Amino acid sequence: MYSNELIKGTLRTIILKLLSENTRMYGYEITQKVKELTDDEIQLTEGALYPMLHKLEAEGAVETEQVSIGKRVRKYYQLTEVGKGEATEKVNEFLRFIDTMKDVLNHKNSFEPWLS
Amino acid sequence: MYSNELIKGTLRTIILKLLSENTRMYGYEITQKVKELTDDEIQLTEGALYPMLHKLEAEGAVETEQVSIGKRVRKYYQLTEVGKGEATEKVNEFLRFIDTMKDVLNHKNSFEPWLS
DNA sequence: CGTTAATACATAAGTCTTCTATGTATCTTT
DNA sequence: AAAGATACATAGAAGACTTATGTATTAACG
Repeated sequence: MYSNELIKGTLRTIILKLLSENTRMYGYEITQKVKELTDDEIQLTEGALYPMLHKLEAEGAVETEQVSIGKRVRKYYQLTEVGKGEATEKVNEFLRFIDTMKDVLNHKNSFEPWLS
Repeated sequence: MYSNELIKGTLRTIILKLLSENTRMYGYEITQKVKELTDDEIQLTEGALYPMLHKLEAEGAVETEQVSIGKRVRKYYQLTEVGKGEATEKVNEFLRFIDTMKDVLNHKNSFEPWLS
């Protein structure tokens, strides 16, 4: 697992990306898919996930559909057209961001032997 | 510029990395270096930077030295041995993290034509 | 058959990080 | 002379996430 602060700010991007690859997903399914894709290194907490899903719905990025599975109700989320646009945007922004960060983290600052 | 939430959680890593490449740096210099390295795409705010520098000092990751430049006092920061260790750790963790994120963001989920 | 683990949703309170705004002061450029 | 850059600092507010808690169903295990 990564330290928490690293994952911050990526939740929305992760959700939008997964929903853009699947016609519809429900909350718990998203947590499991992320666990699987990241080999248990990123585990979304429910306290973060559900509020974000509700927020995306309020913003009109996703639409929901409730499906009864036996006596349980499962809430499926799928992207709206707006959400699809945002998904592409967010993913591209993040990929650009990691390139920028690599410029910082891989950069060897000028070697200045005359200073030592 | 990137949306703010993306940059969150990277401040500590950025500072530690820059300090690991330079024997010493002062706050304002760090902001300028980051601007330069990222082609203005990441601009550290002072309200985040200075508290973080003070925190790193309190934790013993950096030591400070005040230098008078004319009538102005400039505060230089440099890594302690502890800080050097943390710098390496944090940078490696972040590089690993972006590989993990790529697994999520570049992943094509299984194509399931039988569902449509 | 009863308990534990997994599935599945949800929210409230608290924490931590960062942003915005503000303040002070010096130095440089126009 | 004024504006912009250099250089530090902190307080209050905002926002995202964590931890904790709650409810309920279903599956698995001993």
